[in-house]
Amino acid sequence: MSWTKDSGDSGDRGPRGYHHGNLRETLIRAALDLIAQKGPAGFTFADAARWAGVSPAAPYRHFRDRDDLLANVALRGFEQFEAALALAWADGRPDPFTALHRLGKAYLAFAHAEPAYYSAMFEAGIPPDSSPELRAAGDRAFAVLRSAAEQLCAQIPAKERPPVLMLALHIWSLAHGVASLFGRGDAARRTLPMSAEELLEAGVLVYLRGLGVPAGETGRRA
Amino acid sequence: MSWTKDSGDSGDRGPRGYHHGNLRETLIRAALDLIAQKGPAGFTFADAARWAGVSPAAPYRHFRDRDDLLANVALRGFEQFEAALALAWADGRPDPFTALHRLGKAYLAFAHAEPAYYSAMFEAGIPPDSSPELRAAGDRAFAVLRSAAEQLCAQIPAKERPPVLMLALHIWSLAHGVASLFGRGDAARRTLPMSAEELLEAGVLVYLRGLGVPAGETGRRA
DNA sequence: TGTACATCAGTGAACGCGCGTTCACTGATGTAC
DNA sequence: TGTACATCAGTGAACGCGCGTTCACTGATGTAC
Repeated sequence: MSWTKDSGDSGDRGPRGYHHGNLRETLIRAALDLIAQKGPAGFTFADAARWAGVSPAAPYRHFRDRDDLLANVALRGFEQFEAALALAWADGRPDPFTALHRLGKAYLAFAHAEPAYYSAMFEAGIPPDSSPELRAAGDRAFAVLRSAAEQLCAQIPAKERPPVLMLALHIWSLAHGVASLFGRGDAARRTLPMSAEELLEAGVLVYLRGLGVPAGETGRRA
Repeated sequence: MSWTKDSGDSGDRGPRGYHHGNLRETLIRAALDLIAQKGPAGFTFADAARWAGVSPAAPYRHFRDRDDLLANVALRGFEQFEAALALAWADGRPDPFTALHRLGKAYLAFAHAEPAYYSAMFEAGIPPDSSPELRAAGDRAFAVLRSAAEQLCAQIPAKERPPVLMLALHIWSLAHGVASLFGRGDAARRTLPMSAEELLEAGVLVYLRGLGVPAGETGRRA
């Protein structure tokens, strides 16, 4: 059967006969693929069905409508994003600065490698609290940044210590700004005389210095 | 004539008779209005015509297609953005710090007051160099940030002075990050325990301190 | 182990709708003389 | 100042198309006994 065909990565469409067996998954992949090709606006419910090799009515067994599908793509995106960030942060080992460095790179790598996820998460116009699950998944991803901010804060003498939340939001904003202006993997990327990674890395270093984070430890990455 | 009028948003459709007289303008306003309501994906060429009170064929006299119209909206957006930023920056008077403070507020104010422009400019998926005019307009807007960065750099002792471009890009990234995550005027905004202005302001201050900008002058805004 | 039945996850045909686009047209405006 | 003509900027009808959605249906799977 033809839906075995492949997008480069799966085998997860291995159905036999009448039942697809994994249509929900496949539709999410379809949406990703189509978003990557044409932007979040550029795919339709019918498109996704066609991509999955299934009748146009089939998706309704799994998603209420196009927005529901999109929201699920975003949800999935946040989960993967969280996993990638958590892996990179690794609880701040061996030290918070090395770990933060990895975290920043992981942030940009995700935006670059998965522009479809990234734009579903942040640019498709899905309100972050359109569903509790979506909101929760977004919060969990942010929690990784927040716990990084906590450990960083702990390096700063108590009396000069800034609010953790503020630090986390600044890092998120900077990373998001760099990612969405210069780091995306699609045509809307602006070009630069340096890499997005370098830009973000340098920005974070300056910012941390401004915060009074002991400079010594960060030296080795200069 | 009534269509001369601007953003208050209604009286500008006052054609008399057969010729509309200002259809190009009106279609751009229509697009803005519709984007504001339903996002950049949520409007159609026919919609815009209807909004303008004109037959569905009329827009073709002014724009090749929907994307052409969108690109013109973005172009217009960059022009207004540049004007707003330049006004706020005011050549760095009375001093670069005060002016930078105003610049940041103006950036966010624009994103908040004109989410439709902002998303056409940065999120609609129009490649920045889809036309030379668009690219040029974007560059002119960025030039304001860049000249702010220049004056800021001049405050720093020559031997520690960072590259101007880098400084400008950091400020842009941070501002864009804050604006698009927390500062937009529509439903996709994430809520915060502080204002977007405060967040950006604080971030820029920390960043400048990290750069070694003489701290004294910035004190009065703390 | 076999059979009956409920449920799940698809089909495929059909529909109404609005979109993008084209066409020949026409009313209004500007310009030459 | 008046008239003829060219050009501009709209009309409105028409078209083919693909989308979203619904419906009664049916093949496959799981479960009770």
